[in-house]
Formats: sequence, C-alpha cells, structure tokens
Amino acid sequence: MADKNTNIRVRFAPSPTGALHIGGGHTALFNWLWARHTGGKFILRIEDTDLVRSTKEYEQTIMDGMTWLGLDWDEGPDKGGDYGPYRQSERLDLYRKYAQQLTDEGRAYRDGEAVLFKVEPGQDISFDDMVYGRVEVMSDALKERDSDKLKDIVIIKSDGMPTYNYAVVIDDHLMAISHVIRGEDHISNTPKQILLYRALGWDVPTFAHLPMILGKDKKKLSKRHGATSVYEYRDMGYMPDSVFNFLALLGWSAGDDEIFTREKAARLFELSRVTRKPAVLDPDKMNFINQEHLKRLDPMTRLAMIRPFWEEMGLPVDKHDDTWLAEALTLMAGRGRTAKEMAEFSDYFVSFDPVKARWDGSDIAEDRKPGLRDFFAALFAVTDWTPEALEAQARKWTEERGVRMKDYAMPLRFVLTGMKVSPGIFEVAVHLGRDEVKRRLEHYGLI
RNA sequence: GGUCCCAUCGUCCAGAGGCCCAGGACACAGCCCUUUCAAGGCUGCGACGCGGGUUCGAACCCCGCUGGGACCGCCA
Repeated sequence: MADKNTNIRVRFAPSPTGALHIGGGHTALFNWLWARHTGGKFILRIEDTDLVRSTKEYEQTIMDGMTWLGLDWDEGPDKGGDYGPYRQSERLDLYRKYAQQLTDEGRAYRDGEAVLFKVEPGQDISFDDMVYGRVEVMSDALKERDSDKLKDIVIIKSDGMPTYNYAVVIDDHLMAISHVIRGEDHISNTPKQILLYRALGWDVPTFAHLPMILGKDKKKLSKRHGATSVYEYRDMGYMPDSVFNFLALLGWSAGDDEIFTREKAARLFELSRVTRKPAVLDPDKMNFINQEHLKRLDPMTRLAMIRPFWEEMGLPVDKHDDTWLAEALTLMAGRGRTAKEMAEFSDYFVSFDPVKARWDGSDIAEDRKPGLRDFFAALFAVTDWTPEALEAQARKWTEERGVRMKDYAMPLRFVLTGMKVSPGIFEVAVHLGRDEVKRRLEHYGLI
C-alpha cells in the first residue's frame, strides 16, 4: 500500500464499565494496526450510555491500558478532534435528532418513552465482511425469541439514552469511520445496523470482524480463565511489547518471524489475512514470547522492567549502582519468563537476606566442611578475580584431588544464592565481588 | 428453540486444485553442550472431523452430517 490513504478512519469504542479486557485490547490492537498500516486515523470513542455501569475512572483505566500496550490514538475524548465530542454521553442531542427524523418519516415510532425502529420483512441485509466474506441475512430473521414475529429495533431507551445498535450507526457515520473493525460477537448486530444506515440514507462502512479469543475450555474468555485485563499481565511481569506481540498473533500471522515490534507488525499487517476461527489463548506461548522480548531488551531497559518487582519484594535496590544491577540481570538473561520470575530468581544479587532466609546451611555435613574450606581458600588464592580464572583454579583443584567439580560448585551456589539453580556460579561470584563472597562464606562458617 | 459464523498437529498460525504421504512456532520427549538451571544446537512425537460429490487430480470447490463458537436485552 504505497499511497497513504488518509480517508481510512477506524475506531475502538469501549464502554467504560471495567478495565481494558484482553479481548478489548485485541480489538483495539487490530484497529491500530490497520490505521498505522494504511496511514489512516485511529479514533477512540467512549460508549458510556449505560449510566449505571459506566465511570470516568474506568474510562481513564482503559486509556491507560491502551497507552501501556503502545496503542496511541489520533482523536479521542482526551485529545479532541474534528469529529467530537468523543463520548456518547455528550452526543445525546445527535441521537435525538436522527430519532426524531426517523419518527417524522414514519420509519420509527414511539413506545412510551422509548423509540423503536420498524423492521420491514423481505429485505436483504447481507454484507461483505473483509474477514468473513459474504454474510447472508434477510430481515425476516430478525425475530423475537421463540416466535415468528419480527422484532423492531429499540433505538432510544425509556431513559432517553440511545441503544448500542443505534448510537454506533450515528457515530460511525458522523465520525466518517471507513472500516468498522470489531469482535465477531458483533457480526449478528451488523444487519440491524445496516437497516439503520439505509433508513438514514447513509453509506454503509466496510466491516471487518475479528475472531473471538477463547479460554482453554474453548469458552469466551471470562474471569474464571485467570488474567483477563491487560493490567493483570503487567502485574505478572509481562512486557507491553510481549502482550502486543502475543495479541497480534491471535487471528493473524506476520510470516516466519513470530517475535516482532509494533512497527514491524504495522508494516506487515493485512486485514484480508485475518483468520476466522476463534483462537484459544495459550499461556505457554505468552510466556515464550515474553521471554524472547526480555532477552532482547538492552540492559538498562531490562533493569527498569525488573526493578519494581524487586522493590515489591522489599529488596534494597537503591543500595546498588544501576549499571551493576543491569549487569547482574544480563547474567540472568534467558532465565525466567516474566519480569517477576526474573526478579525472584535473582534476588541474591540485591541482598544476602533472602539467601539466609531460605537456606540455613544445615544440610552440609560437618565432615565435608574441611574439604570445602580448602576449596574456597584455593579460590581466594586466585589473584585475578574473573570467572575464567576462578573456574580454571576450581578445575585444577578438583582434578588434582580426583573429586567432582559439582560437589564443590553446588555448595558455593547455595552459599551465594540459596538456590540450586543460577547462572554460572563463578560469574555470580565475580559479579558479587570478593568481599561479598567472603562475607557469605563466613556466615556459613565455610572460610 | 431461531439466526449467523467457523472447522489443518494439544495450542497459535502457513496452505488461496497438482509444489503437501501437509510447513513453522509454542508445549511435550530425547540427545548434545554443561558445576546447576535456563539459553543455544540437533532429533522426535503430532493434524487436513466424517460421508458423499465435482475433477485426470482436493486440505483447498459443492452438498450433507457431526463438532465448535457467537448472537437472539430498553448491555455494549
């Protein structure tokens, strides 16, 4: 798509009744991708016509969630634009105006305080979806449940507020939306909306529905599937880049390379290549993608990612130099799939306290201690405090005595980290520094 | 119950009639590397739901069945 199409306008229209859901994030993401790919505009519209459930706090939370994911919008309630206002609650006069027009034309009628749109039988309300292709529907299908009676469409509720199916048509048209990209759960709402577009004499936008995201049990994602808001992923230590990457892979693929940046995804994205099958969310894949992004981070950025988790664990992060901490994490690279895991697996760099807390040294038999003391003394005899020199010394020492390296490296690992796994133990020792290693050995009476 | 949609490894995606006795990724198993665990390298396991057509030829087209999903609210 060489020519930038500035007429392409898409929107994400959440209702502020909760934090940004993973499904909502997915929808917002695909709209963003299409806008950025085509050079069009991405609009944020708040659908707050449900008076009781909508709050300003949730509105802010949703915007924060989108920002966290790296999805920036061109027009919205916070930044304005030529097609505002961008909150449905501020557009009530518009909905009333067109409802009145439809009523005057005899297309709609009042029912108490509400206004209903009359559905006529025999109308073809099929449409071409950019993802699903031709969707065939007749207006005769718009029946009441368990009945053959046609069901008219409520456009204004008794409380004076517009219904979703009506407001969305008014707004998408007035905001000059070219492509309506939304979840597949809206596919059956589309024919009703087409009826409204026609009655108003407006052009119908292009529709593109996205496959649903399902839980492991193949049911629509909900609370009981664990993490459902993007914030839960943030709090578990997933990078925004990873969540973006993972979500982009649900219903679409960029080709051979599955780890990519927002920019690359935007460049490669094609609506016509979106899948139709509902996608099951796979936490394993999410972990893998996060680990890959964590590995690719530059040291200081990685530190910024891990730091809050160390702080949350109550570790004295400020006592250390940032560069030194970042280097410790470089040693950890590839270990830990989330920032939280990485923070937990590397706590011994920040403080000796967690080491003492989880290992008291009692599982080292007394008769082994003399040998270990000899070994550690040999290590401290090394003047060149580098991983290579220490390892060479350790190897020499163990070979001369015909003993196994692991029988001495493992105790050292426990002394320094309190864990049975860690990066190369000589690298850990060197990074901690001679004095700190000595201090930890002394604590366990091994030097 | 009605309407609409979907149907390739356990999962996510490739595949747009011959290039497919189906390819990649995650997960899983094994091997290598190794002081541990990861990472990395290699190997393996594993799918076109079923039945009819159409065609010289079908994972790809058509029909039926089965299975799954979504919707049927004065919620969005």
